[in-house]
Amino acid sequence: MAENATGGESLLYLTDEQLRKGIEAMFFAYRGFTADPDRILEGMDYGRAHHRAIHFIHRSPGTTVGNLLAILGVTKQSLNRVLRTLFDDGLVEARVGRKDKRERNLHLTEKGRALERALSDAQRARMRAAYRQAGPQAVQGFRQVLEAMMDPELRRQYQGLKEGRE
Amino acid sequence: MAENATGGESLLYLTDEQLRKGIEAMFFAYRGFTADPDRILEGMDYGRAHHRAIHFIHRSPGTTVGNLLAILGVTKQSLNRVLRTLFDDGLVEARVGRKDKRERNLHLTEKGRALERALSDAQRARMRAAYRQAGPQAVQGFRQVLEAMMDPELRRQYQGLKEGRE
DNA sequence: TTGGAATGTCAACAAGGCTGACGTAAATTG
DNA sequence: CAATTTACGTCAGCCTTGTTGACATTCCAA
Repeated sequence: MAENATGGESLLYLTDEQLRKGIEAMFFAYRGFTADPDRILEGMDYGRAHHRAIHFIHRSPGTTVGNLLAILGVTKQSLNRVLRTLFDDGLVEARVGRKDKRERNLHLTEKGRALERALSDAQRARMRAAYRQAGPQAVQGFRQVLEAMMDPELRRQYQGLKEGRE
Repeated sequence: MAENATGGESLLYLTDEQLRKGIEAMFFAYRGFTADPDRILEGMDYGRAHHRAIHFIHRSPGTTVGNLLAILGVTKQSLNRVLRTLFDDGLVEARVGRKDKRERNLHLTEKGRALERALSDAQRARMRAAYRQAGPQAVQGFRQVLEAMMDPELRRQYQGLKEGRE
């Protein structure tokens, strides 16, 4: 692999070794990424699945079950089990769709918002520390690489949400 | 939050909104990150847990069970279930430790290496495409942010491995 | 009015985590 | 040398969160 001089810009960052480091970085970082919410959830009757549901309902209030299914990429049976406990515990409420009455528009209750806040405060705190430490340039690169790593359909989901409410 | 002029360098990248985007980027990107190996594994009797074991055994040939436990962060019962199937299927072999006979040194067999190659080729291909698309600057930032996001102990694991065999 | 869409639900199952308890061989230490 | 600790394996049982398949309800739309 003698590609050191491919025009001027080094391609050393594309070696298998560098890629392997990137892979392991993703692995270890994701553990950190989920660690704080996991700690909060443990003990309560909830898990990561509940966190995800709560996050995206908070993110797009009034979203439908079908929407959530598309974003989370699980079966409706699986999601339903989670949603049911959230209804029962009064964290989420479902209002019958105004336009299409088959749909349920999902909203967090005050209690749900409280938990959401606790979870996302913890997760953001870690993210903020990492961002601050790495600096704005690095953050931009971080986002670029992650975006390029997504499946095209997921990227659309992400970008659809991305400009949500700035 | 009127912090636009905090000395000159903008802190806009630390807003809750930007952090939320980073969080969702991690979520969606991780799905992409695991998608290709998952596809290969499905159908075989293996899952993501087997992939992780295979990856780190390949990464550090001769590593011990205890080492693997520390890196993967699971219980020995859980790891053992996975290792047992890998032994039985002849993908991994355990040699009694030369120095300390209580330890088992884990190695991939030829068959194990073949699967490892298939899995990591797929994962690296996606990583390579993302890296190439984002460029070396972005990759550097990507790695910086991920590293800052890890738990300190995990970061040590990562860095310990990082310079492994350059 | 009829087909398809959006949703809920029951049942059964699998992967992959977990805890607790126990066993065995080998190293270490008093 | 005896006692303890370490490294590992294993049995049993539990939980979360994913899956498939089947079926019911409600309601929109052609």
